[in-house]
Amino acid sequence: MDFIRKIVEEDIRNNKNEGRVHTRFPPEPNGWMHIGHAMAIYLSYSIAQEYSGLFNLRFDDTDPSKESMEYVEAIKEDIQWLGADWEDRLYFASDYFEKLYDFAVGLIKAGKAYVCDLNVDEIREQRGSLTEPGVNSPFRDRSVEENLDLFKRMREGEFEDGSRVLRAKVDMASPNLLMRDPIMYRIKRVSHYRTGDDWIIYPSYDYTHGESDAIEGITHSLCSLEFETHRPLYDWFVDELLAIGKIEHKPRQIEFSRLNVTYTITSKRRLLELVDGGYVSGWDDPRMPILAGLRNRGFPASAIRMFLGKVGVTKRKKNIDMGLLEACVREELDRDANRVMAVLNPLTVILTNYPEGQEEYLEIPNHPKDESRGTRKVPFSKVLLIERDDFMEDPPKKFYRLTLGREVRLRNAYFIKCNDVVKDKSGNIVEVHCTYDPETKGGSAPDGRKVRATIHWVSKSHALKSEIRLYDRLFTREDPIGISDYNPDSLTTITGFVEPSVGEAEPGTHYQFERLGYFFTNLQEFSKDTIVINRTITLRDTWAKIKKQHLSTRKKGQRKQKKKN
RNA sequence: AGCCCCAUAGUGUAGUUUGGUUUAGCACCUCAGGCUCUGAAUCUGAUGACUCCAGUUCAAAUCUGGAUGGGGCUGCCA
Repeated sequence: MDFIRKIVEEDIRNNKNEGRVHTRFPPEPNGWMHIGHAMAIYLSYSIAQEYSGLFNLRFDDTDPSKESMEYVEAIKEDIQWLGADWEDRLYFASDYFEKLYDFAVGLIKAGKAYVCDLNVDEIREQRGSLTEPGVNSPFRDRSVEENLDLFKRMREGEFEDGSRVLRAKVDMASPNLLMRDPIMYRIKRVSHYRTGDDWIIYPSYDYTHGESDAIEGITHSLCSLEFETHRPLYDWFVDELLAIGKIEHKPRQIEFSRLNVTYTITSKRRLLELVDGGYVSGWDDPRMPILAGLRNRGFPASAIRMFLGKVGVTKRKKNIDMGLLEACVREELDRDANRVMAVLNPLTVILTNYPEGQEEYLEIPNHPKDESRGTRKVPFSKVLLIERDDFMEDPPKKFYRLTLGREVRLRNAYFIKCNDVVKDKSGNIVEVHCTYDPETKGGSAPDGRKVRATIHWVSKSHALKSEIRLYDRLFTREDPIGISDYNPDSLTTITGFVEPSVGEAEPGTHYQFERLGYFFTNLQEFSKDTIVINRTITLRDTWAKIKKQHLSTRKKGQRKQKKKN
């Protein structure tokens, strides 16, 4: 059990908050949710679930300059997709503006806040530094009446943007810079996407966040480590407001470390460069570490949840293997994806002893480990397509697949034996001629003879031509900086041939293309007539490893040879 | 430089609160092998860690102090 759950359990045991558990996720609607946010969302949601508590979604929309309703809708969709449910508790900090204003007035009356006429630069100068204390603002000791009057006039629009702010009167000598009379309100003549032009002063994050939590009765306010230094300020506001009776509940902020994944960046600025530079099709490109991107790629939400569960919750800096996320995706899809056959890089196979013009429909199980998923009919005929990689004229030692004179199995069909290779003028193999053994229908020989390999196939005349988008990792480096580490091979679009049953699928269907990987019918572009399919992820490929090892040992051998010479 | 946070195999994490029951557990990765109508899945096995120093104690990954290493903090962003 992680440290946050331990705190929650102890609070329940002590009957703190009357034993209630209430969490929230507080995004600012100014950008796309990424895999890191998924952790925050799912942690808060699942803790509420586990302890029979409640989970709120609250948009922290206190800076109108970059927020919009489009982001609100997109974020809601992402959270829903992830499986976190806020039920009817959708809130906006902007709904609390009037209340927050009233709280601020209370703080002024209590002598805990003042209007400061210093400009941005002056405030920065007077804040001091990491080692030196700040100096008090000359406006720090204004009378309550003057502060009240000025604050009211700030709201009414009497002053220019940036000319005055409301500050909390905390401690200009605090070693925590955030406690040096932080800004509570600034004047900003910008229309808000929800409150329009009702306000020209907007509350800051530090002032808004804990108060919104208190208003909603949040018990455990979970956030990432960068807010750790904000906690004393969070507590200060809550305590002062508690003292003057403006609120009656004290939430507790707890910080955990952010999620970083190898081969990935979540920096908005750097991701934007990829979008702007046309390296990806948009923020929701299937290669992006953005939730909408992962969804388009075909990563199941359940895999992301599993991943999050395995990663855990601590305060240590994390750097998690992309391989772990990929392993989760494979695990979920292995269980959930129906199997079909598709050929991505075709080579024509002619069954010389199969009757011309004949076709038959083979009944093939949709999932080898799950009979309840039923079967489908797959057409078989004289002319087939197999994967070009599955035939080698001059095979290396451990290559078990088709080659001249060798017998292999066509998956769920017949044994075939290769007798002949047909080449064009430049020596490229254009087709291979095989004979099939009618006795081996279904895939096994009555005489008990074995084959070493099984390869997949489609019937050439029945197969559906389709656009296949082969996605790979966005970056070439484990710790990418940005555009300079862009993987040019992260997307390859090819024409592939899929068995006819795929044409009947809905957009957003997961498949395993046997021996190739997990694929996903494109959510936006797939239809019966234009088949567009994303490769979500390849299968684990031990053969590729063997090949690599061979290559490297051969190179080493060559080097040794050279040395001898 | 001041303040705050963190420290277990390649990676992530359990164990630390309440010291012994741990030859430090699990997962991913890696390697070897078994099985196989997917070179997939699955199964078996292997390699591999308590940052350091000092103290307390019969006993320290666990408690104390210090050091070292890593991270955060000087927006009228969140």
